Amino acid sequence: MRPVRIHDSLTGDLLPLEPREGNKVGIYACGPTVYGRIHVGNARPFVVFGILRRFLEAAGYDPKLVSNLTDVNDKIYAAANAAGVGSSQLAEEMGSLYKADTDALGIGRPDAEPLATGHIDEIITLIADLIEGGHAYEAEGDVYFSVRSHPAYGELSHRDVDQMDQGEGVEGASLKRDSLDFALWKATKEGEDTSWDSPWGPGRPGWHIECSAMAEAELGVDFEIHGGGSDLVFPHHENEQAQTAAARGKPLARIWMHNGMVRFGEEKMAKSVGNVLLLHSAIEDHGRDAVLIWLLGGHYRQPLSCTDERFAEAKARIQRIREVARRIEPGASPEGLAHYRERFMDSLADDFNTPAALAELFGWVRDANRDGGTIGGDDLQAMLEVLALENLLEEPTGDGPDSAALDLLTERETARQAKDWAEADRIRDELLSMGWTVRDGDNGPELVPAQ
RNA sequence: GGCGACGUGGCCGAGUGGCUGAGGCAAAGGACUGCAAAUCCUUCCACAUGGGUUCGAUUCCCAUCGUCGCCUCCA
Repeated sequence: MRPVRIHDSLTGDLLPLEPREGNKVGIYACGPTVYGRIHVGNARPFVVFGILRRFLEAAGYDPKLVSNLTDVNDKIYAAANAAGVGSSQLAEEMGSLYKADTDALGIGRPDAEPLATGHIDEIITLIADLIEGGHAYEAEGDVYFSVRSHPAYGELSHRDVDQMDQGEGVEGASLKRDSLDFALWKATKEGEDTSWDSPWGPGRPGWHIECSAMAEAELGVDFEIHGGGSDLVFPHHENEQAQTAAARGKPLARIWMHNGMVRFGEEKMAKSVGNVLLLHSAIEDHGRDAVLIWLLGGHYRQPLSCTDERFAEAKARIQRIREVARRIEPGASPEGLAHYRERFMDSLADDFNTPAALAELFGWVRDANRDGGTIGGDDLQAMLEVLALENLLEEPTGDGPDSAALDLLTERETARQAKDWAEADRIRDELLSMGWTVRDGDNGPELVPAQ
């Protein structure tokens, strides 16, 4: 196993990845609430943790990536009511679209994708344990977590409980004993068409407790990496951490890993702001390769801008890899290039530095081009596989040149031999209008799809 | 207001207490080519501002300015 360090939001330090058992690494990455189609900002954690999983595998670990779907909460009720459909029906539809949209990224699926509604029993048990331990209380069918019963509260998001805004909303008398408390279980209210029986009456789980319960069910507690967007640090992850620590006496996870936000213009991309680029649109417009390399082109903790310029650049980078792929043959790569592959892995092992890893990959490409001729592709293949871009080495899909194009190419060669440059160039233009660029190499002319 | 992050060459984006300066995109020049394309080489050589620590700071500390995130649902 290659030593790996990852930045931990709780301590603020780079922490070594230390599996509880053998080489097993449990990763829980918060997935979406399924009430609409996801945008490229939502896709970032899917890609970050999906590629992290691939890297850990290549580094000798045995990762298990768990990414939940929140399929019951206020947003879903609101969206379903607005659309005039049942909330569970909407959640199911959007869950399917989420899977289709992320499938199109082509990086594989998480090892487990639990549904909140599939873990109601575990959630109820966890809440009951919290009540029994004095960390939660029931109030008219709701159950709340008692923040002040857990002194460590605030440790993850580095907030002082006593400095937290005490201003309570004015809408009605709260059932909370303390305004800091948050809901674990919510009694069924008007307009909610799904509910589950519980010791506290019919209702449904709060958002934060879902993740604590599902993570524990899939990975146990004190697992290796808990991830998600940086906007989840507070209150979502703070609450998860508090719930599990209070109920189990152990931290939920060893490393808290948070990705930065995707920005659209100068703002965070968010449905609530309305400045979103939907993932499926981005893939349709720019191709999954470009979307992927764009997402990997910045360090996961930094904000990432979403603009046409960035996608154009991403496409150019993809094209550069496609070009070198023409000269790749299966088999071992030259010894002299091995250090790029090694440093590629080192970069990822050092807080998952994908831009630095890409720099090594492109260093390999440059050197490979410099040598000329064909070159063994093992190194490049290995690096691209980690990034889920190994498809770039494959023959381009789609039809090759048809016989008309090949005939023109032959005609052009004849003209060239006769030094009839005007005719040769005319044919080249004609081929271009048919979608083919002519390249005259040492081994004769070649037709490649025009860009 | 509180907490946190960031400000690097035309653009994007890593990184490091000194031997100066990843990688990509773009541009210009050169090589190759009949001319191109692709590729290679070269050039354009930066670290927000002001202090401080240091033999030495872009890298550490403080302040200022600017930007962003969280503090409410949020990937």
